[in-house]
Formats: sequence, structure tokens, C-alpha cells
Amino acid sequence: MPGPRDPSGVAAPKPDRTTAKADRAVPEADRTAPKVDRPSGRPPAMTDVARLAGVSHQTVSRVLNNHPSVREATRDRVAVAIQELEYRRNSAARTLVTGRSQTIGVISFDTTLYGPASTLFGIELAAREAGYFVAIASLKAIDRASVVEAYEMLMNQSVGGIIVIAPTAPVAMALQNLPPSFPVVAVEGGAAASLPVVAVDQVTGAKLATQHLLDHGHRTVWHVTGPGDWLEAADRESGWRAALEAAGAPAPPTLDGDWSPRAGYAAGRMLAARDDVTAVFVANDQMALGLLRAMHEAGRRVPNDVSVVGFDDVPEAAYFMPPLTTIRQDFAEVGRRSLALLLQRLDSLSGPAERQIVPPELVARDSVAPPP
Amino acid sequence: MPGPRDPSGVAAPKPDRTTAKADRAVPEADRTAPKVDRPSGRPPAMTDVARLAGVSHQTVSRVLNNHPSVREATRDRVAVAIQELEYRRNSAARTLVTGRSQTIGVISFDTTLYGPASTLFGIELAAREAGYFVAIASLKAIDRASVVEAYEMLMNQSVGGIIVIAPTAPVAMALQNLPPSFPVVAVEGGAAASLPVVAVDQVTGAKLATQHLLDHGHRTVWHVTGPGDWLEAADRESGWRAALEAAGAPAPPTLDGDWSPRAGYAAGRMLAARDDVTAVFVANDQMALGLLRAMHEAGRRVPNDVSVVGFDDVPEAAYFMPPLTTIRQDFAEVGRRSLALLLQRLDSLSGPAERQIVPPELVARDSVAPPP
DNA sequence: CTCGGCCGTGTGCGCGTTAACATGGCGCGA
DNA sequence: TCGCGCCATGTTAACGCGCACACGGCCGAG
Repeated sequence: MPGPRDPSGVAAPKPDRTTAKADRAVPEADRTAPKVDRPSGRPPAMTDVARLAGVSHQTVSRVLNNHPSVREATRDRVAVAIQELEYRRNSAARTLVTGRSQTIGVISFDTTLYGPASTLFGIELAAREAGYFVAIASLKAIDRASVVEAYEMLMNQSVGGIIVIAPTAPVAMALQNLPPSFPVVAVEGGAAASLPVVAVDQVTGAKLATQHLLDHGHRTVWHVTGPGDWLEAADRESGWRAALEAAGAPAPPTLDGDWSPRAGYAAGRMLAARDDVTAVFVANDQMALGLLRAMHEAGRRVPNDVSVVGFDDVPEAAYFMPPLTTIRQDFAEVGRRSLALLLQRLDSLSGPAERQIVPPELVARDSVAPPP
Repeated sequence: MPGPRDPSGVAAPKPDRTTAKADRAVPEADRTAPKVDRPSGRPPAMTDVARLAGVSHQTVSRVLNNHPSVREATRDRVAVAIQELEYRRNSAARTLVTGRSQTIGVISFDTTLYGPASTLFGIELAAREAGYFVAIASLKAIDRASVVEAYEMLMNQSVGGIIVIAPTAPVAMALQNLPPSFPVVAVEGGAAASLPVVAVDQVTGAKLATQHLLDHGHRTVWHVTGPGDWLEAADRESGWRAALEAAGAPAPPTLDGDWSPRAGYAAGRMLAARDDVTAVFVANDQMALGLLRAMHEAGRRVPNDVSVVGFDDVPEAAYFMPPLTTIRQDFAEVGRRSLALLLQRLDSLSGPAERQIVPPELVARDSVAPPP
């Protein structure tokens, strides 16, 4: 790996046309075709642009940085030269001198899941809008060591700030131990004391779901939870519990899940066996899918015999049998806001650890009805 | 944005302890706690490490680059100093001088989908293993302009190579126009002439699915396609067609889909209305979900009346009603291989445009039975 | 004539890499 | 025991590339 001098940038195969500067007469040929008139094998630098445009490197710099005192005509000449050479600033050199890499890092667990993937997407779009690059680091496991590993990796890449999508207790704990002087934003990060957090209001969402079922006349609502160490799971459970309490309804024992359809199926089998179960709030849509199947197999009709509400509103939810009433989370908005918050921290690390809450929304479909 | 001199790296708040070099006696205190003994407000550089370790910066460099001729003891002293200062190489400076950024870019459309997300995950893990960073760029739309935009963005970040996950015809076309001297690997890239490609064998997968249905005694198999401009959709259709031909079975007209459950539902309604439909190969699992529901609503039992096979094996497929027989794609393997191929191109751009094929696998569950 | 707009020249800086070379110490064979 | 040669390190310096600052000069307007 210590191979000497070997630029892996954009390098034309063998463009050694030494007579390359004179023919500036045809600058506006076809733009899309790759032009080959670089002086040497290395990518063009600012001085190359300057030479071609007949100006100084300083002027090129002024153009690139939108310095006001450059004549329009000069600006154009430089722009043409830039395009001609397909010049792009060497981001390494730029980063080195400015001290800011224009890159942010995103740490995430399992971008295969709908929620994290959508959030990441939102972050990426917003980042590009703001002129930032996005580097990613996935967590191999959901423990502290993995967080530290991912963090180290992003730090080695010298990102300017980090957004962490990994809403579990161990991860939230790990974040506490990071240097407080580095800009970090947590998504769904629980009550992490000193960290800015963007989160969907899980508690309210769970209340919405539970209340919706109660409003249809159910005496109480059962609950299939998410995994214990996920903060969202805890919040949804407490929202459910709060709604029941507020309504004076008895809280039945919860059934433990782990987000997977398998767990929902298992819970569904248990619940289907009891006649007194008429309403279930399942902590996410995937588990609801499993539960729906268990109910179906047991001959319990949804919603006629049992009503079900999920959480997330995955794209498939509308095509479950029956179409699932669920709580929608605006992940794209979460992504946008977390980036905004990070950028804000980027130039002023001060300020309180802001906490932004995105409201959830109930999507009523066909899995809820009055009790039989 | 042209704010002068403002290092956004790891900087302690106000660590101006000028008496910081003498206390080298306690080097092995608690490792996790953030130590504050940097001379100035800026992150430590190599010379700082050298000074603390009592060696020259050259030696530090030798240690970092695993140069053989450094005594074990010296190596350790340097290592301790590095840890003490929490030194990390300035990646910008390193990139600037070595000419390689140790970063690869991934262009992807809709990482919200299971396939792309899984592939990205595989790439990321493999990249980290190989000491590379991963920068992402999502496509806003699936046209050429978006590809160029994403490409430009990654080039501006000076990535060393790019993997494109975007298996549609327009995207594949756009890739043809990229400078051939830059390392690019396409995932599911179709027959892109000059590009290395890693792909799951869609044709074989479709044959597997179709044959599986024929083997159960169905006279023929209907097909719900993916969107027309997706290469995978075309391959699956031709695999289906080939299997039918090989078996001498008549090929019914296809039903157009777009990957969405909604489209599957629509197709399902059409098919449910015909008595002669006993077997359907649906181009992906999400559409199969919609189709399953349409069948159910129409009173056509799966698999008793109609058999269904999907494609992808999303995590939910095992919990559809009934559990879906489908074709599994090893996305993680695709990710790994595409990275391997890219790395290979990175140091030798020559060589033919290799094409790696990952075999698919049929996962038999409960949605297939002999015809009634 | 002076001031301001426009642009050029020149230089230092950031930080890690690498080459070229110098140095002192040690082991080993003659 | 002398001397050669290698090992481990230090010293010095030159990049790579863009940014920023300090000037200096030119030209046209007031």
C-alpha cells in the first residue's frame, strides 16, 4: 500500500498531445463528449485553468469563491476554461487549507429497515442541497463497541459532524462518552442529556393508536412491544399505557416482540387463543403482518373479531389483509431536520441541546372496527 | 461560506494547559475518558506526536506506514503518544500527497427498497474491511440527468471509484457516457458493454420460478412484470418466457407492473377474474403481496386455486398469507463482489469488463400447489 | 490627481509523504 | 582487532493544491 506516486484520479489513458494549448479556437464543440486535451496525465489544477483562460490563479480562485470584484467577461472566460478542462477543485487540498471537509457522517444500524433507510435518504438529499457530502458507517452490531468503531472510522475520514440513527439504549449510552466538543445529532436518541435530538413523538403516536381503538368501543387494548433495548419500543409502550390509564381502561400484560414478523406471528397465536382480546396495538407494521396471519389461521377475523393498529406505515401496509390502520412517521422530515440541526451545530457548537419533535399521524384503513 | 480559518475538527473547548509535555509519567491512566492535554486548540499533527514520543516526524511516519526498520520499543513509544494525543492522520493531507482518497462512492436509486439497501450494506461492510470509506449519492429520479448529477457530486468529493446500483435502462445508458478511464462498477447493470458488472442471474431465477410452477403440473404460468425500463424486469420476463417455451407451454399475455403492491393488486384483480389462471409468477414480492390480497378478495384461494411465486425473498415474505414461495437473491454477496471488482479496477484499469453472476435460489414455501 | 475597481505577482500555510543523505552503533568476518 | 556494512534514526527539503493576504500596477471616472 505504500506505492509511490500513483494518482487514481481522473486520468486520460494517453493524452500526450503536446500541441494542446493553441487550439482554443473551438471551445464550444459538443459538450457531452469527453474532451481530451489535458496537458499531462494528471488532473488539471487551478493554474492550468488560469493559463487557459489567460488569467492568474488568483483570479480563478476569486471566480470559484464568488468574490465580487471580477468582471463578468473575465468570469465567463474562466468558466469556459473550467468546463473545457473539466476542472474540479481538489477537495483534499481545499479541505486541508479551509479546515472543513464539507462532509458529514451518518452512523446507522440496519439500513435495510424502512425507517432508517428513509431517514438516511432524507439526510442525503438535504445534505446535497446544503453542499455537503455524506459518508456512511453501518453498525455491525447494536452495542457500544460497534458505535465506537463506526465513530472512529468517520473521524478518520475527518467528517465535520455526525448524525447517528440508532435508537437503542446501548447506542444512546455510547454517545454520551463521545467528546462533547464534536458536533453530533442523534435521531430517535431518547433522553440523551447533552445531545441534540430529532425524534418522532413515539408516545403521542402510541396514544393515537390506542385511543383510536378505544374510540371504536373496545374496552381495552393489548400491546405487542418492540425489543426492550429500543427506545422507541419503550416510548410506544408508555404511550399505550398512558392512553389506557387516561381512559380508565385496564392494561393487559404486554407481549414481547422484536420488530420481526415472526415475533408478531407468535404474539398473534397467543392472543388469538383468548376470546377477550378484541383490539391490539402492535409496535410496528412488520409484526402486525405476522399477527394478522396468526389471526387468520386461528379463524379470528380482522377487523370483525379483532381490531389491529400498527406503527410505521411501511409501503406494504396498505396491502395487508386487511389494509392496516397504522401510525405514519415522516422519516424524510426527520432526516431533513437532523441535518439542519447538525449544520447549525457545525458553526456554533454552543447553544442548548435542542430537541426537535416530529409529530406522527394516524392513517386509518380497514383493520379497525367496533368490537363484536 | 468563505469564512476564514475555522477548523471544525476535534477541538477541545479551551485546553490551554501550557504545562502539558512534562507529565509523561502517567501515560496509561483511564483510556476511555477524553484526555485534555493538547498544546493548542488545533488537532494534533504528526510533529506533536513526534515531540511527545521523543522521535522525529519521519519515524512517526514510518510507524504509521508499517515501515519495517523501526525498533519495537520505538514503535511502542510512538503508539503510546498517538493514543495519548488521540492523534489521527489528517486524511486531507494524506489524500493530497498520495493521490488516493481511500473513498469510494455509491450511487443508488431508492435505498428504501430492500434490494438496494441490502446491497449497499454489503458494500459498506466490505469496504470497511478493505480500509475504504463509502460516500453515497442517491438518485432523485431515474433518468440520465440524475445520474450525471450524482456522478458529478462524487467526483467533486474525489472518490477513487464508483459503484452504481441502479438497474434501469436509462441509468445504464448514462453510464456509457462516463469517462472510460474512471473505475466504475455497475450492479445489475445489464449488458453495459464496457463496464464491469455484478448481477444476480435474473433469467435463471425466473426460469426457476416458472419451472417450479410447471413441475407442480400447471399447464402454463402467467406473469406480472416489473416496470419496462428496469433491466431486471426484462430479464425476469425473458427467463419466464424461455422456461415456458422449453416446456412447450403457451405463453399468456403479461400484465404490466411497477414493483408496487398496488400494481400487484391490480394485476391480481384481472387474473382472479379468469378461471383458466392457475399459476402466476410475479416479478417481485411486493407485487405478490398485492396480488395475494386481490386473490383473497375474489375468493380465489392460494395455493389451492392459484399458485403464486414471487421474487426477492423480502423478510416479510415468509409471513404473507400464505407464506410466499419466492426467489432469493444474495444481495450481500452482490455487494461484496462489486466492491472486490471495483478495488481490482482501482489499481489496474486495464483488463476486460468482467461480469460476475451471482446465482439465485428458490425458496419453497406454501404458495404453490398442483392445479385444482 | 485621486480613488476605487480589477487583476497580477509573490509568498506562506496546512500536513503528511517520500527521497536523499548523514549519523552513530552494533555484529561479523578477516 | 580493524573495518565493512547494515540497522535504526535524524535532518532537510521538496512536493501536492488551493486559499488568503499583501502589495503593486493599470485604467477610467470624478
